[in-house]
Amino acid sequence: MAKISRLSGFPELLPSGRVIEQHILDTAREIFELHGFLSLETRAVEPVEQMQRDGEIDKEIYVLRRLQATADEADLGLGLHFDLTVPFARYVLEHAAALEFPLRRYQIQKVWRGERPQEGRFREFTQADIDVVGKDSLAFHHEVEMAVVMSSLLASLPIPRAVIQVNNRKLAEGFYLGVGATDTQRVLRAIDKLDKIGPDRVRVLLETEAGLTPAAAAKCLALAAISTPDATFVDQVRALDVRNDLLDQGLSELSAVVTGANAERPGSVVADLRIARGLDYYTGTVYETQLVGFEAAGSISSGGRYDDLASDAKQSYPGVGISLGVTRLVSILIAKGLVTASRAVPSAVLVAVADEASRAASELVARQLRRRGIACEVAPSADKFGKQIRYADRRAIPYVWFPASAAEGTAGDTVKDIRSGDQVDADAATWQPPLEDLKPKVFATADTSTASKESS
RNA sequence: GUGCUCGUAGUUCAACGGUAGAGCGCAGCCUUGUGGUGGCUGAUGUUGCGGGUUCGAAUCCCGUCGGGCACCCCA
Repeated sequence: MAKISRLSGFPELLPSGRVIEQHILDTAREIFELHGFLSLETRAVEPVEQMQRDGEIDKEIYVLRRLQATADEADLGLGLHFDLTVPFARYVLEHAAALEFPLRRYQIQKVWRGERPQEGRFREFTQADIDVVGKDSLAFHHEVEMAVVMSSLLASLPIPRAVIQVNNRKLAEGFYLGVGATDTQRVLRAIDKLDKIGPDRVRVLLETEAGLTPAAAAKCLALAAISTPDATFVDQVRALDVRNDLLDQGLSELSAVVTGANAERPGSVVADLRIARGLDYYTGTVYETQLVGFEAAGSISSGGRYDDLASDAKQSYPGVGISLGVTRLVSILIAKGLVTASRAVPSAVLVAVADEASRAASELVARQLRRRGIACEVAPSADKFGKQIRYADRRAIPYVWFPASAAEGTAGDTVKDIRSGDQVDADAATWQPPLEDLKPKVFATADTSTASKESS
């Protein structure tokens, strides 16, 4: 396990890890904006009752309280938000008059959940959400779009292949109703445990807690076993011989998402009828995402369609969204050694200092480089050049700049590529490093098949 | 919140109840103002914390705090 936290569940990255995280954040912003999503941020704090959409999640909310609160203000009724979707729904309702619909927004913020942390699960973590919210109605094609945008983002990152698994609440609920279930939420929660406890124990749950007949339970398990990379799941579901209008609607929606998304981004999406999602406000398409080869780490991106999350008496704002678990993804990449950063500092150049008397000359070089967008720093002390080179080497700064020195008798400046050892004459007004050296590069570690061995 | 497990140098880990050590890293020197490899030398610990048993505790016991894992739930 990578050592990334001292306070359990509140991760703090080392500089090399932060470079990786920042690359993901930058890429997310770029891809989201490329698809026309505007940026929003909501406050970190929400009224607790606003967030209580799901009974199970209540106990995970961190409550806000002043240290020296008096008795009458002891309970402010405020808590740190545990996701970005619910606060966004609140924001939409509050500012609806000033917003244009359909509203396409992305939101990258920290969220807090009071769970017991373990690998890939934190108490403080960053989510990168996109949502599209309509007024009164929201066109179905946005449910395809969410998968396409997220797939596009994941494909832009130096990470193992990711597959978005899609299911549909209407399909599942319609099917459950069709086999005689009365509490579809119970069935859903039982099915959600398939990965964890296996079909046999799920069958018991279905028959006892959800009250299904053995035949109905068997059909629900058969449904959950269906997974296809295309729309052929429809025939497999039909073969189970369950009739229900909601089911039919779900089938056509899910096949539209799978075929639509895969038409744009082949292989990005699979229909997986086992995907349930715990949150109960989803009403249509639901998404989960696994990193191929690292399925045990859990979903790195999830979301779904919701119709009633942002609604008041007069108006409803149905939406669909998907969220990238940035912190989880980064923790997997670091723990498994899947991604490497070329350097942890922004500097492309270290400007050496011959002696303290000539520091100004080195600062001038740095200014000239910075004026042209070349990140650089000046050596902290006028040590022997060997030490200054080592300073750069330790930080993987690729170039060391030696200003002309009267003491040395050198006529002009030189710059040394400390990886190759090549040292050439250079002019701070014109010298340019290769593009790939300008900024820290984040790239997939070459041999990812052996990387998993370094996981601990 | 429940259960299990682990806490020794910066780090990874040793040490039967009997003097706290090694690798890596770090610092210095060989190296003459240009590093990396190599050689030599050196520094660093309230053994998480508090109590108990014992002639003697890193080691055994109790408590506590912290880490990890599983349950729960989820990005």
